[in-house]
Amino acid sequence: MMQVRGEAVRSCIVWRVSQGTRARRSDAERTVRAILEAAERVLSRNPAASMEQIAEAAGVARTTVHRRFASREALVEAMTEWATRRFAEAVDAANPDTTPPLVALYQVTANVLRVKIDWGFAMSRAPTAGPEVARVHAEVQDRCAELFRRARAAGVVRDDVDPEWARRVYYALIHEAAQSHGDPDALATRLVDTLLRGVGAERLRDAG
Amino acid sequence: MMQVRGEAVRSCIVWRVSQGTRARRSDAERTVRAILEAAERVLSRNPAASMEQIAEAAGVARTTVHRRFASREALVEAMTEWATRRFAEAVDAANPDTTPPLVALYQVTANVLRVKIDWGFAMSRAPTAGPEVARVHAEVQDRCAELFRRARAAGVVRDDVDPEWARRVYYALIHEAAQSHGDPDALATRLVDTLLRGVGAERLRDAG
DNA sequence: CTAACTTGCATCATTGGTGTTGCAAGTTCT
DNA sequence: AGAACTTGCAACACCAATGATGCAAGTTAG
Repeated sequence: MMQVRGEAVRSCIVWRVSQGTRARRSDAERTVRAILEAAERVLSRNPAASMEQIAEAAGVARTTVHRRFASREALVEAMTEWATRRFAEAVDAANPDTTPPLVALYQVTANVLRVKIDWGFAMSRAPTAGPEVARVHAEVQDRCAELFRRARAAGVVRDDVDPEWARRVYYALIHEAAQSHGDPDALATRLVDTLLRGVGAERLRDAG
Repeated sequence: MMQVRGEAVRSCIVWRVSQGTRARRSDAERTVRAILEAAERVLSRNPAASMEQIAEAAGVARTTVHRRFASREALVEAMTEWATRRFAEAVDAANPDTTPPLVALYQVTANVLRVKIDWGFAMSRAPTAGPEVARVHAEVQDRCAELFRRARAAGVVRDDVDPEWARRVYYALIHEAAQSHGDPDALATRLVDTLLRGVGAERLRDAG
């Protein structure tokens, strides 16, 4: 489940179409990475930024960006796929299906935060992205739903809470926490605490 | 506090520069409103939509849009100011400073949701907007902080919760709830419940 | 009714971003 | 070292969006 393909980003201009060709040189690989990271940095600040600005942030010429990515759309798609792969890895690494629900919740949260802090823009583009990205996100969403089911069964989550709403709140909190700069583990602790206990005092009925 | 100016949107092309001119005709006023509402509708779906698409959605010619708004930037600014005014009115109407904290929280939430459901895009542009918009949002944020302070004093919110984090969670939940289509009052009820109690069961220690 | 206002349409100018190409200079891999 | 690869640079074509203007036809308000 959740297979991770070993190749680089698919939306990047295709290489090694025939087996007889030499592999891509390592410096080119580094350039691709630099462009992807620069794109994330620049676009997260200004989604309408030009290829020129992205190239400048990556420390390469604009033409180089166009050599590696056929179009602006392809670049964004590549970013999204790259981030999605790291996202899937982050979820996998937490073993959310086999670990006790509460532990899994912490682990997944911390791991995902690590990715989302660095790839916030790319991940926000997921709903607009291609079928492969959509598939992975849908799969993660299913596992998330399953995790909440187990949490409910274990008495960690209340029975009267709509699972879909719980998931949306969880995603919203992750999105919010990812805006912070700080230790992902500490952020995850506070996040899960807020998700489960809220910010209110125990007895609310007497006030108000 | 929180004065609401009676004039139409400031970013709109200026009228009545000299006192001797006749007032803007009512049909023109309706056109401006139609454009603003169309812009919200179109841009919330696609932030990169063209003036052409906005004009089409508003049922007017593209040139008419340009007659009313000097530039695309001016149009977005006008939307933001318009939404910000409704936002401020929504907060004001809830009397968050004088009503008991818990009641105020419900009222503010429901009122703000009503505005945010219709003007989600425009409100999301607030951080990028001009000083007037920034001022209003800062003022609302202050009142929100004060509300949480009172809630804490009343024993509604726990003492160990960082007020700034509480506010951010509150905003995030409003943003999430505004994506829903449904009765704002029902949404507000669920939102406040989640904010204060979370989604977890009472006794968490034994599970996990 | 009439003057003033508003709009649609056709038209044009401008601009910023996108994408391409050829070539010289530099780098990597074998 | 030498072949293959990569990059920067300069130049070019292209296009979609923006913004402006004049005019005829329709609408509003007094």
